[in-house]
Amino acid sequence: MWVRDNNDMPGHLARRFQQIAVAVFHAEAEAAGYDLTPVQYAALAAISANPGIDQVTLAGLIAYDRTTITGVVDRLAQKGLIERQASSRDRRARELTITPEGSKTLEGITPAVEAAQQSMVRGLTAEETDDLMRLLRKAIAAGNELSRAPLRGMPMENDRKTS
Amino acid sequence: MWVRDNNDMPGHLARRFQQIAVAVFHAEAEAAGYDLTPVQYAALAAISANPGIDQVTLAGLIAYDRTTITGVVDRLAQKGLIERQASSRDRRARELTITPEGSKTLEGITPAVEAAQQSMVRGLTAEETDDLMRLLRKAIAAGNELSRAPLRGMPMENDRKTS
DNA sequence: CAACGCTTGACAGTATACTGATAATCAGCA
DNA sequence: TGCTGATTATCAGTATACTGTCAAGCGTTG
Repeated sequence: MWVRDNNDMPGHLARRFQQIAVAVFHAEAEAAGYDLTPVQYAALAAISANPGIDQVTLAGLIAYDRTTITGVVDRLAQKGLIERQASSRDRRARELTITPEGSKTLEGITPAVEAAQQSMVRGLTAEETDDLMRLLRKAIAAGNELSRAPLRGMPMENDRKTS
Repeated sequence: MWVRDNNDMPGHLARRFQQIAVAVFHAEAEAAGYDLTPVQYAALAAISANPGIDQVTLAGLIAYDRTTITGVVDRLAQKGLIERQASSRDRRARELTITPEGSKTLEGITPAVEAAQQSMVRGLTAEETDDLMRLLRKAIAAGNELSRAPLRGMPMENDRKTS
């Protein structure tokens, strides 16, 4: 029976590339003296850029599942990097804000994150890296709605007030 | 503080693309009436192509961690798709073989797997898909040793005997 | 042969991801 | 106002992945 070789399967290559990306991130972060996962870093950065954001909106910004974000936020809060407090406007929602220590961590780990992004494409030229990112963005855009955790932009401020 | 946009981060794009790839696989497999994960499929196919393979070699063939493969093999065996029996030559090793039902499943699910591979790059032309796979292969080759579960080829038969 | 290092498989513990369900709450509408 | 449907956060359960550790078995070497 004929089967496509693993190396011709986009799915296998996707898994493999992600596997390496995570390993590289961990290595760089640890070398810099930080104990943050790639997932936690993305969440922390998004909270820093959007103070008071609720969990569902945060999940949409970085394309996490809403059940996954619960654990990620838990761990960030436990490390003292963020704070979670009930919203006054909507008692269901928790407003997330970064703490001073969170800001310090975010700033300190940024060079390591940058190094990781470059390390995971070490085999490619700058031009090839641009091509790869362009193709990935295009494929992802076409498949965005296929996963349970699609990427969502920030809702317009006007929408919140008006609607 | 400046931070790279998510869409410029290879790591974020890698995670996102893999997320979509897994979702597409599940959707196609379920639509075809099968309950196999992408990881289980790859393991089953590799066992089918290499009867009597041990778990460590199998893990190397598909780039899984050796602790991850334990659970995958457990679930495949529990579903009756493979068999695990002690090796006569090396009592540490378990020889893995596919069962008739496993072969039937593998054959039956193949069209769905093929459909999934095409669906996850639905936004790209055939040429772009080739480019994407080429770039991924190149990046992966350069980073292969960076993860705990690098890809390993089958050991040469001669090596086993001679060594 | 006996001691050593290495390999194979497995386990505990942690961290994503997802499915499906639920309580609490909100918002629109009869 | 009271009902209904949607939304927010959470939980239970399953499946990757990885860290670190361990017992059993293998092979080489002194």
